[in-house]
Amino acid sequence: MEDKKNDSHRLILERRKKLDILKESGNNYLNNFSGNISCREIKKISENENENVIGNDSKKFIVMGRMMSKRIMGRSSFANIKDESGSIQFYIDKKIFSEDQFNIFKNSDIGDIIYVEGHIFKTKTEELTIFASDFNVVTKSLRPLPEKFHGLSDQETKYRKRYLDLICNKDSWDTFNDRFKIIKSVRNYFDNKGFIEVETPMMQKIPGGASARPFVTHHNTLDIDLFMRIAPELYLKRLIIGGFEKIYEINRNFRNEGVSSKHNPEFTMIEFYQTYCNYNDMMNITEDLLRHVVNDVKGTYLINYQGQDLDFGKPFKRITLKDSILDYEPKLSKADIDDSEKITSYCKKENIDITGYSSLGEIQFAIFEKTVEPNLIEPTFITEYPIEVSPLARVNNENSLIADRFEFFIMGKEIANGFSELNDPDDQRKRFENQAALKEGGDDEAMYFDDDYIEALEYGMPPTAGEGIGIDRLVMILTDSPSIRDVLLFPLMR
RNA sequence: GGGGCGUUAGCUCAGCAUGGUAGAGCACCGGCCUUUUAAGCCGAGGGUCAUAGGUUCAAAUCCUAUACGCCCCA
Repeated sequence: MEDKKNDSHRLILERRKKLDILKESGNNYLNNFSGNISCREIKKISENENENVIGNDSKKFIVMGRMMSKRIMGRSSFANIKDESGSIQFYIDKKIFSEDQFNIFKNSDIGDIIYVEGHIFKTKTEELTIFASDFNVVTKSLRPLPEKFHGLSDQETKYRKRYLDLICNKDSWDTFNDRFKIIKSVRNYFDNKGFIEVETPMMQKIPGGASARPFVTHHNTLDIDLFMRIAPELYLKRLIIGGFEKIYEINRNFRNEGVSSKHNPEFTMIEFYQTYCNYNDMMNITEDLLRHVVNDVKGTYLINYQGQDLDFGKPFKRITLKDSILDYEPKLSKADIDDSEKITSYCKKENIDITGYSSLGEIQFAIFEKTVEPNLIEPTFITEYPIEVSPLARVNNENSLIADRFEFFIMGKEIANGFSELNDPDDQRKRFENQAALKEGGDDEAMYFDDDYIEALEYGMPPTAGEGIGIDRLVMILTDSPSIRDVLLFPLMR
């Protein structure tokens, strides 16, 4: 840390000297300038012939932004200014500047926040350029930016100093721009369908709604431990009991688990619930929603992710969990899958870890995760999940071993999970008891028993279906990002 | 948890197999330059080679450990 400061000392000192010069003339950290147009708007206006701005020195513009390049050639100088909308070149003619004015430009550095005033012209090479009649440095940049051509490419620095990544790398800028467009598009979709956006607690006394290890925190004056939520699910369903019929929440969840290119301890999910619906309706909504978002943000249904073409225009595949295993594992027959001896020995042979799993459903799910999940490339719904791995989902009417539930995959990544909600309080109580027993047995991802939630269910929850969609993973797919860290502005770093 | 790769100037990277006084481009500083755009030309400065040990007459380079990161596997 100390060394790093010394290394750049010389470059920083150089810039500090220039800041001192600005200060002497009263020009330090100015706050009385503002622009009257963006770089993009200048280009747009210039294309409109009726505006007659090119070469018209009576039409002056003021642009504020960061200086990104500088080319001094004796009397003539060119430089670029960048704002949120884009960048534009400006030209400075030493002869029309006073000596003081020109010195300010000469002493300016790439990275400085500047003010440029002037009219528009085109250079020999037809580049739209501001002919500067005035220039000032409003905020001195004391540290040199990464190199202009290669930019910032060190992954670690990109994640730790995202502001530099955003300044230097257009791709990163576009990715985050897309991220926020995607979230807005998702919101619009649900708002337009009459859903209400709600908020539920981030800090919970009993963490619920998912199988995961929570983070623990502490409230000082109450002197109680609280958990950061792993899911909002149980609170959202309390709201359904309270009378809301269509709700959604887009917010952060926190799971105390490993960090990888698919996992960050805090991540963003949307959960949505609609009464008098079942899991089939949720699949239809998912398909419609994703088609809407993809087209809204990308302007097409065809996406390429890491070299793989994905078509969101086609109907999404729907297949049961057992059938998917048969599809991808020729070594297992239909009869084998329901034969606990046969699949147990299969798991041993294939190195699938099933320690602690006692039920057929858990083992089937483990096989699915290992042999099928990575192969689900095109958007695919998997249905008919074992009841044992679905403690909050309604049991199927025809088959008490499976839940009215689905998960949704793209490129081998789990994107969404939805089901008809379990609204039978007695059944839910049994499921919680099973989970609590697993927890006793050492499964620290098993759910806590939530008595208060059972009580809420006892007042009667209308038949409801709900779903959660992992926003970060969806953004990864739509922005062609290989790592979740590429779609989180500030991913967790050690 | 296991394996592989990486860490050299502010940034992007060479140098390391075969040990012998630390390199380039950009940026920065000085000079020249009236339409440049990775501007150009001339000159100058800039380094605890991630950290700590070890081997050696001699280590950026070989060995060991640690830290941080990236990828793959569980």
